[in-house]
Amino acid sequence: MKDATEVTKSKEAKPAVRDPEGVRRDILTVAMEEFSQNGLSGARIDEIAARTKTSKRMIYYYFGDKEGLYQRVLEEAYGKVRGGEHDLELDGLDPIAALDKLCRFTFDHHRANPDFIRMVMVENIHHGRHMQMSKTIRDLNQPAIEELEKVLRRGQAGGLFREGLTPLELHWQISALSFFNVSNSATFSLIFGGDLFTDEGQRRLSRHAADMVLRYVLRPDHLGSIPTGNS
Amino acid sequence: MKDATEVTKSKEAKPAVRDPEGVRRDILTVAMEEFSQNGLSGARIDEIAARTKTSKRMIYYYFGDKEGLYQRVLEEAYGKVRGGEHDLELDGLDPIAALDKLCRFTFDHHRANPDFIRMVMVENIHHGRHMQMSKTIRDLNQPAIEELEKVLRRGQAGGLFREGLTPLELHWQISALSFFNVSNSATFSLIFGGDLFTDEGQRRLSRHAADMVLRYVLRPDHLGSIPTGNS
DNA sequence: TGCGTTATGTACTAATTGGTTAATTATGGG
DNA sequence: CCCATAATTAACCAATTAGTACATAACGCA
Repeated sequence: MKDATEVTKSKEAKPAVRDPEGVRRDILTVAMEEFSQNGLSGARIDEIAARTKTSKRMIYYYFGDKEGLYQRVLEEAYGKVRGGEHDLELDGLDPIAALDKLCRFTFDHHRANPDFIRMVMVENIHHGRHMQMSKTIRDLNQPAIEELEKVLRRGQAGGLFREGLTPLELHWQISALSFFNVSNSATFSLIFGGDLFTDEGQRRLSRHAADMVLRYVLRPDHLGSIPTGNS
Repeated sequence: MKDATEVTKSKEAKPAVRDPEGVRRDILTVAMEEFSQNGLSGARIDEIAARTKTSKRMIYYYFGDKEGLYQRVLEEAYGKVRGGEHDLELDGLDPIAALDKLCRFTFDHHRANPDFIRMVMVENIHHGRHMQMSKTIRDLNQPAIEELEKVLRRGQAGGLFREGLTPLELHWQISALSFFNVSNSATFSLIFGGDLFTDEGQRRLSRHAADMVLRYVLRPDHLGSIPTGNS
């Protein structure tokens, strides 16, 4: 059972006896789990080291100190969930369908990446102190706004969407619904029961979140065009 | 400057030389700041003790251990923000105005209590592990749902609101918008700039959040009745 | 006024934990 | 084949930090 996960047999790329990049990735992967699970101060370097194929010394060799590792993990987290929006090819869809698709994608994508969500939660607890420098992260989120802006413009040009809407605020709203769903599921379900977090409940929430955004955006005379959600 | 905050002069209730309840409250207050600022594992008992008028020994005397203190602080946080909804006297308003008021209240209330928000964030990082027992917390949130349910029923009875809406889901949506606004302000403003978090930006968000909920709830033929928001 | 109980101050400890020192081995270029 | 450099190992350390032992002082009640 233990040998099943060994990479010994792979001779395709790495010599196995020394594999710096593999070690780096190994550390990052384990560290992401540890940090997202326990926070910055809750995470234990020894624990990370133990669950790695390598040793504690290597962590410091590659990442300097705990904060350095945390920062790289944070960047990694943002990087892992980037893009996606662009692959949706929203341009091919009518604005309503496009916005609907974008909302559902965002909702589901957040849901599929709880580790990322937790890293962002942790970082917010720290007032975003470790993000101030990394320009990388800033750049990664720009596409989301741009896609949204294009859809919005098209919808407004076609007389479907209301005027006076801004992409940033809309992104904020979509993010709020999608993020909260994951970030607060523990306390929310403890207080109100877990009905909203079953598969069926989540499907409903996803549909209704998109529904909410569309009803917010659409001109009243086009409310009839809202997708049913059973697609 | 230091004497200004002393309670020495008050002879109304407590003897000042020994004041168990005051000491308890002092500890809880400081601990709330420390925990909400640094999380459970990031918080330092010594730091809490130092910023208290009393000593570390007292913390253990009254709260047993770190987790015990954290748990009491968490309960305290929920208790401090409870109620409120009931004082809004929504029954006296028409359903649309009532829902609008409830949304804005929730939004502003969250915004006014960042320490509470942060405690909930921290607790979610810990998967709500420390909340499982305290029935108190569960009870505190029931009123919010009940108020919402009453408004919803009235709106539906009057043919203003759509059918098929549930109070719980609506509460989830309102909470999501209100909570995210505070919880993620650090990372969000670092990525997208602080425009949404100026006084003016927050007024707009509050208005638009309520707007969003109303547009979601209202039957299309009543969308004209949405409050302007300049009340 | 005496006395059990509650509250508090001082000093200490045991364990955890982030980080390091120094020696060793592989690697790849000349 | 040699050697500078990158990668890795193993043992070690100093500081932090949650938690305690013990003595003692105030309280309130009889």
